[in-house]
Amino acid sequence: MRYPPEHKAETRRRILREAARSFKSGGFHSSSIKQLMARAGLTVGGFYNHFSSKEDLLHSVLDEALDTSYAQLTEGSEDLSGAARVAHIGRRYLSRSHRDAVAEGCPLPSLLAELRDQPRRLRCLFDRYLERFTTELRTHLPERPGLPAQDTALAMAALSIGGLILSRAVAEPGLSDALLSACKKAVSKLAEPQAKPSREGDLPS
Amino acid sequence: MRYPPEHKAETRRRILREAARSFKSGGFHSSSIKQLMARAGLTVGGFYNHFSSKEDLLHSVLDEALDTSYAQLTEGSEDLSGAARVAHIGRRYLSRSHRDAVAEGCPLPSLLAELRDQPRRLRCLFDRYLERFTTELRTHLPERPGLPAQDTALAMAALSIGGLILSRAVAEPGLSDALLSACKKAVSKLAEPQAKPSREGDLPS
DNA sequence: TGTACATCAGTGAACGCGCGTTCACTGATGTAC
DNA sequence: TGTACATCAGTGAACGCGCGTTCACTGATGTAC
Repeated sequence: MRYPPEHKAETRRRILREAARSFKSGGFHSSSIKQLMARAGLTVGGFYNHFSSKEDLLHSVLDEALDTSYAQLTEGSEDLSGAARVAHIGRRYLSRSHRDAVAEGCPLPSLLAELRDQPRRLRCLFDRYLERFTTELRTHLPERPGLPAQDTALAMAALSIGGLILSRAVAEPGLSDALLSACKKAVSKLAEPQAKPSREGDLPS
Repeated sequence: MRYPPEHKAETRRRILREAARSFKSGGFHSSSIKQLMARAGLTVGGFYNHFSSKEDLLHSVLDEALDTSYAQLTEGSEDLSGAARVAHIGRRYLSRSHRDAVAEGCPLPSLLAELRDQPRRLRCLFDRYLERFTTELRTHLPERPGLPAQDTALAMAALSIGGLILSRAVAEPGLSDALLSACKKAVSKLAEPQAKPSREGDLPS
């Protein structure tokens, strides 16, 4: 069955899509190639026509999913800037729909802890993503004494990813919602223009 | 070999200790009972004298490790209160030594993502821990309009756990250190007494 | 004090199972003539 | 236009392996007499 030239590429895309869903849903180790190939309408053996190993698949999935997730994240905030833009991104990431759509959203909450034990090559992907994210975000964040915009951006990444992980792990729906809401407020607090402790005696600039 | 009555309890403690180390190092799914029993100086079969299943072990490990971690976390901050206490706890949690001592520290960065797929009984353990943590912490946090102390406490949990996960996943040591440092600053920022945006026109209370 | 016995923590082989990967094979298609 | 052939995406059985769990067994110890 020699298919037209674009056929293989389309199959690869289908495998990638199902792999991303599977990795996001159950993590890397708990996902099986056989199952994810079946979900893509294929059998195990064919997998190695497209990827050299399960790890190779993870690399491709991460590479693509981070791009996709980044695009989804910033979508609709093009016209905003400053604190409004940051708050918009935070609201999107820490939304209940993102929390509930485990298989569709950002791959990091599910994969980050497992990334720790992956080869350097894979972790570098995340480094680059994080640097891209903070570089973009910092231009919309205030420079504060003791808390530069770059640091605020890094902390916001930790706060958002951590918040999503926590909200998914918790058993009580009310606590889960409270976590999301609290993290969103904290994101806004960190993004708000120059503020100062009222007891320090500084004057507003 | 009928041992003295305290012998079994001591063996159980040894298994729990090695299980905690193993779960923290490699996560739940990637840890094997055979290996962790070997590290405790025992063989597989004996495991079921102490625990009814691997999941039962996870329950016991989490229950104990959360207590231990909480004690370690707050240790040394008894004499502090308010922002100083909160910052002290954050500095401890987000320290480089905690990041590097994967097998010894808080179990949450390694296990939280996997907790999502565990039975409710297990996730409730985390709920209770989180509630205990925030209840304790909120008494040392400022009440702010739009950001109650309880919300700040929840956000700080997300920020701290997320920050540790990120700092462990990243490939570049410099970026990892920058993450820890940024999150510590953000914790302090969130903990600092009543501050207000300078452009809102509010007066200090 | 000495001996027979019951207990039960711990052993290690065996169970069925699913994993990642390999490989000989299939057969629909594009190409060469 | 018709036919023989090469290609190669996809198949599915087989590989060795490690998993969680079970179970018949061992043997050091405390207890009963």
